[in-house]
Amino acid sequence: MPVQELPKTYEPKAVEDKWYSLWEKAGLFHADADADRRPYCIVIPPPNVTGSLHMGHALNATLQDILIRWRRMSGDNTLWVPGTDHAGIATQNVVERQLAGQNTDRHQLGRERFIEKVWEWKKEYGGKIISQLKKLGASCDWQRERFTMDEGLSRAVREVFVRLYEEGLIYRGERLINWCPRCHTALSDIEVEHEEEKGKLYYIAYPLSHDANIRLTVATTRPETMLGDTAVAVHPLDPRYKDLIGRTVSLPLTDRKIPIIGDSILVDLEFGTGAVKVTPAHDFNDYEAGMRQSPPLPRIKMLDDKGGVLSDIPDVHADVLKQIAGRPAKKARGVIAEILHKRGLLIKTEEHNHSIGKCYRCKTVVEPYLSPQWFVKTAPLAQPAIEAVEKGRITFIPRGWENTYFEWMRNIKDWCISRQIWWGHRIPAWYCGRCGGITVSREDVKTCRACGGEEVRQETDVLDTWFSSALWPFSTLGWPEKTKELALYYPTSVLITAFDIIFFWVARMIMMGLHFMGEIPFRHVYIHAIVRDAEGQKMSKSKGNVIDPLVMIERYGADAFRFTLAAFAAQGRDIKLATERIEGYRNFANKIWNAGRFVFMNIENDFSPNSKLITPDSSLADRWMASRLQAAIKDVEAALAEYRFNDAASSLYHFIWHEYCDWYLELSKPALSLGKDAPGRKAAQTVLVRTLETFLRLLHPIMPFITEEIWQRIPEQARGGSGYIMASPFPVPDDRLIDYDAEQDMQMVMDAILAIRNIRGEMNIPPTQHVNAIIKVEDKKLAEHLEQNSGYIKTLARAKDIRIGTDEKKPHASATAVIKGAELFVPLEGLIDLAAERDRLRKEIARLSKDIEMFSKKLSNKDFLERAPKAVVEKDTMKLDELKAMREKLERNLKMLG
RNA sequence: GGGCGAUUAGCUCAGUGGGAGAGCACUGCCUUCACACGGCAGGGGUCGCAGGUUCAAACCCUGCAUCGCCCACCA
Repeated sequence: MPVQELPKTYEPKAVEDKWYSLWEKAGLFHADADADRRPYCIVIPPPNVTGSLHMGHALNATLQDILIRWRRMSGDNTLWVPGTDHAGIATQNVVERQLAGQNTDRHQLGRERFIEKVWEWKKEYGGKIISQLKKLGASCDWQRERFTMDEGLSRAVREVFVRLYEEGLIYRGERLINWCPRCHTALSDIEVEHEEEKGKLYYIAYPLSHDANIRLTVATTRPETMLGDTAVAVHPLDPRYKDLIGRTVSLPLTDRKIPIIGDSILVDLEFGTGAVKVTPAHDFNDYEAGMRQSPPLPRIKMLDDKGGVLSDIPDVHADVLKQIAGRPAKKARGVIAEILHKRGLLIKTEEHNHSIGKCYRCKTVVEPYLSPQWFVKTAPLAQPAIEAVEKGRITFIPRGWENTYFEWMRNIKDWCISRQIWWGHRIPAWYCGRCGGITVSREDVKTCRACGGEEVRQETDVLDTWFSSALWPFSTLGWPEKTKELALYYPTSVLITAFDIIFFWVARMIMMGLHFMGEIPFRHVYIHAIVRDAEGQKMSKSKGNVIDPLVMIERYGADAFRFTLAAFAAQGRDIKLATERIEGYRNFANKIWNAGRFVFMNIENDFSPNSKLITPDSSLADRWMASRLQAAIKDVEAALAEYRFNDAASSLYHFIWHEYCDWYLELSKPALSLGKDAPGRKAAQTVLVRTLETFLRLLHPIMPFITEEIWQRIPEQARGGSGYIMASPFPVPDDRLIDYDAEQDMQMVMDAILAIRNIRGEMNIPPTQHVNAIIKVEDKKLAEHLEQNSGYIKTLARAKDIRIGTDEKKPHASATAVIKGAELFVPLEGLIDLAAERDRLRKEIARLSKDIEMFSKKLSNKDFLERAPKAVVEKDTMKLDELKAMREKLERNLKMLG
């Protein structure tokens, strides 16, 4: 397309899909495990198959893609392993809802048929998030895409389970666990979210067995659970009650006599009445207290697995049971309170806030529930995992998260890994119907290992979803097979994730990786923020505040969206995303696009640049630009190496917009308008096109699409090849091009230009109106230098005539500016309103006086002069002199204006 | 109860001991031949509050306030 026909605004939609499919077809995402280059590997935190791309995924994937693209261009053998998680409970819930819509449920279908249904669902909808990642530009190796329930990973899961079992690190036992009555399954501790809720504290009288006139008052938030009480606890040192220890109370509404026990851990002397009802089957603290007694307290279950009151609780009066059997606990609470009230046993109630545990998947209130479950014994696994971080073999970025990690790991509890659902890795354990023995095996078994009996039935529970995710860094690379991928890419280079799954996932990967691979799973853990909306609210469908990444990509382009996320990555915890910000970076993309158009308009289609970026024909501006480019390369490289994504983004933004576009494109115009064969023109064209080409490569990791689109339009000779920018080398700074003299000289010219522009702006001189300028310089060398480059000043400051010399005089009625080593005058007569200018000067002088006073004070401080570093004192002294000089000049100015 | 983080311009946020910054928004001038998704210039801040350390504090220390998050068994 001829340059003239390139649209004036960049249109992302027209190019993004095109380049993505070309890259993919060219195999640029695929890693070659045989290649002999430094490996660099990231495994994606596998999104749930049920998920669709939200802001968190977008940020997460963008940061990974930036690193992967950067390392790939830098020559590493990069592998980014993608995949999805089967998300046990979440996925089962989704499919169950679907079934409900068809007026059926999983029990009608049966286990096998239901699992088939889930697989069908996965086949139809599970790929959604993958295609969305592609929209974002993610350069994952799709040929290596994995799923936590695919064949290889399932084998890894069984291998790990069996080995841990054989090592005694997995055990089965009846314990009090968190139970979601709605999902109908056990949950691990961290799958329970606690929320503060308003409730009531009920004071209930328990009559002593030997004398019903003496009543012990207990306080509870859950009076209904008294039906499962098997003791009342008091503090052993409590003078009010200590003599009662060993006696019994008659539990109201039942025929049960329960002991009064002493327990200093359970009972807080300050709280309530100092007497606590103990319900070991329905409360974690009570369970522990029960275990502390010898013999342990009996556990009486009073709720079923749906959270309803049992109809056959031992000892409970039939008339009471009749009123509450089968009703949910919360309903039963009111009924029991009412009955107690009628019988005069409810002393009082108080308002009371307490935290309630809820299922992290469905927000249903969880119940402590006594049931047989499988557990991982975590303490022996945690120890090496703690050491790996302590000794710095694994580093968290930012470092502060290591404390969070240590805190949890040092207090880790055994991990309940069994779930009473159907979708997931079924636990590879078989129970013998004859001898009751358990056979745990890698292969399905037909006979009991203990007695040889053939009545074996496999455990119906499946494993916690996070069990398989814990193996992700090595299972995706082929473990337990000894694959070349595993040998090459493990340990992976970095894990990019959000803080909310440090416990769920990061910690467990470290434990499993160390245990099964004998090596850390990743060297760095980069923890990024959680994305919230502009008000700082967590995005959720119910609040209607969800910003859909795909809508943003559609509206502003994937590049602008990615750049925004990179620019926001600095925040440790939260990102409050504002769409205006994305719009700003959409404008940035457009700016780049038009810089490209400008370059193409000013070079020939077959343009071939000078072999050296800088030649004797190069101008000051050329040398300045070449030098600044090296600085930009260094900045971006350093920022990426330290995961300072926002710094990389802002360096690029500033360099491209404010140095290349604002200054260099303007500075190059005079040279470009020289004759076709002028060497100065060719030199400028060379810098123009090669700087463009270089910063496109520098920007590619963050903005892959627009950089490829523009790069492909650069003449082949100027970009050194016909391939893809994605596969071209990342820029390397060339120290020989760093030219501090040029930077300093250019700064002088820029200062002069800025000074004149400033005067024009202040005086409201319209852009079409040319001005004259007189520059009085300190020495001849400066005069020469400025004279040589006065063309820049004329063009960029719209000056018609410039006089430069050591003995120039300030003309009557002119504005003054002070620049380093020179004074600059712009005659104002005939251009502006002189009276208004006088006012302005007076204001300016007042402001300067204030600053001067401040600096003088500082510089007359003896301590400061003695103890501050010399450079600081010098700098401040110079600053003060400058300020004073400026004030003097303004004062003279004012006089001259009359 | 323990811990972590935040508090800087109207908004969203960078900035960890020596000149208060960016983007957006705002004001003025300009459709000048890359770009009005633009150019040039400008206004705007007691860096949450109070102490302390220091020659020097947005930055270090102490306390407080407000907001947010995480962990924990207060019935």
